[in-house]
Amino acid sequence: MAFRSEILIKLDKKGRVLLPAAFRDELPADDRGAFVLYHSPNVPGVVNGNSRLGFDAMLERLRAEALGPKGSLKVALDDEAFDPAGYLSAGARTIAMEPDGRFSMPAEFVEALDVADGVMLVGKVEKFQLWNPARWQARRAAEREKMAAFVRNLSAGDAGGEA
Amino acid sequence: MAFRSEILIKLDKKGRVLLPAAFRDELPADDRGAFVLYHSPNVPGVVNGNSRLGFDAMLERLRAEALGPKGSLKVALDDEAFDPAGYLSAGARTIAMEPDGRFSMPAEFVEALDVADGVMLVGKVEKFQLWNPARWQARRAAEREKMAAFVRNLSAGDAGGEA
DNA sequence: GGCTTTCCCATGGTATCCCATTGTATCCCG
DNA sequence: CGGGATACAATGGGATACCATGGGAAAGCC
Repeated sequence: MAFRSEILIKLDKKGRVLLPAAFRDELPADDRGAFVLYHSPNVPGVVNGNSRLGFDAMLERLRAEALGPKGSLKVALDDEAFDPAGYLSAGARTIAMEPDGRFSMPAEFVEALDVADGVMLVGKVEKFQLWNPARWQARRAAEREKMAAFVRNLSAGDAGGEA
Repeated sequence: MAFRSEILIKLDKKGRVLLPAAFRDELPADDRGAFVLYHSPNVPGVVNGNSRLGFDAMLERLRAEALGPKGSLKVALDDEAFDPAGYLSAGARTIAMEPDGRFSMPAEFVEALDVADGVMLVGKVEKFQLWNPARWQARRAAEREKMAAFVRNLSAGDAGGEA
C-alpha cells in the first residue's frame, strides 16, 4: 500500500473525477469502493486522500500521541479541549465511488482546490493529494530545489562520503 | 462507524431538522431510525449526538473508569455519590426520526444552541455535534490556529522544516 | 378548540446507474 | 517477433434514484 505517481484527471461538467486505477489498486482489498478526502491541516488549497482504514489509523495514532493512554474518555467527554483528530474529521468526507472508479467531487473541495476542468492527483506514499494543476507545478519546482539541497546535505554530513 | 464532515441543515418553521444521510449511514444497521442528543458536559451552546449504542457504550466506559469495577453496584445503591453517567443521561434525549431522516428538535436544544433557521452538524469521529452556525465558524477558526500549531510542533524535531 | 406533532405528498437539484466511445496496453497465435 | 484480437483505463452522456426541503392534512394534546 503505497501511493505513487502524479496523474492529471479531468473534472467533467457533472463534477465527476476518476480515481486512477493506480490509486484504486492501493486501497485495501476489502474496502475498494470508498475512500476519504480531507482538507490539509496546514496548507490551504490542498486536499488529502486516503483509504478509510488509512485515515482512521492516522486519527488513532493522532489521539494516542496527543492525549496519552487515558485520552479516550477525555476526548469523548471534553468538548472544550482541542482534539486534532476531531478537527481533521470535521474537514473530511467519506467518498463512495461508482464501480468504474469515478466519484462526484463535493463542492467544498472543488472550491478549496479552485479547479475547473482538471485535478492533479499526487501519490505521497501512505496518502495522496489533490492539487490545482498549476499550483502543483509551482510546488513541484520548489520541491525540486529542496530535494537537491537535501541530498547535498546528506553527503556532506556523512562520515567520509563515497570512498 | 465514524462521523465526518460539517453540514449546514435547515431548521424549518415547524422545528424540524434533517439528520444528513452521511450521518444516518453511520448509525448501527439494526438501529437506524433513532439516536441520542445530549448537552455538552462542559461547553454551553453545544449539543452532542450519537447512536444509542454509542452513547450507552460511552456511559458504560465512564462508569467503569470513573468508579472502578464495583462502580455499578455502588451507583445502583448510592444516591449520594456523584455519578457522571447519570448526569449525562439526565441531559440526554432519545430522538426518533421520521422515515425520511427528519426529526423535530426538542425546544431545550433549540434554546441551548440559540438557532433560528439553521444548524451546523459536525462529525467528530465517534460522535457528532450540533452548533449554532456562526458560533461554529468562530470555533473552527480558533481550531485552525491550534491545528497549525500542533503540526508545527510535530515537525519541530524533523530535518528540514518549511521555515 | 386552538396548538403542536406526525404522516404523507411534492419538488428541485444532485448523484448514481448504466451504456457508449476511444485510446492504449496486453495477450495470443503462428 | 509482428499483427491483429482483446482487455481495460479514462471519459462522455442519458435516464433514474435519492437527498434535502416545503407544505398540506390528519392525529394527538392539554
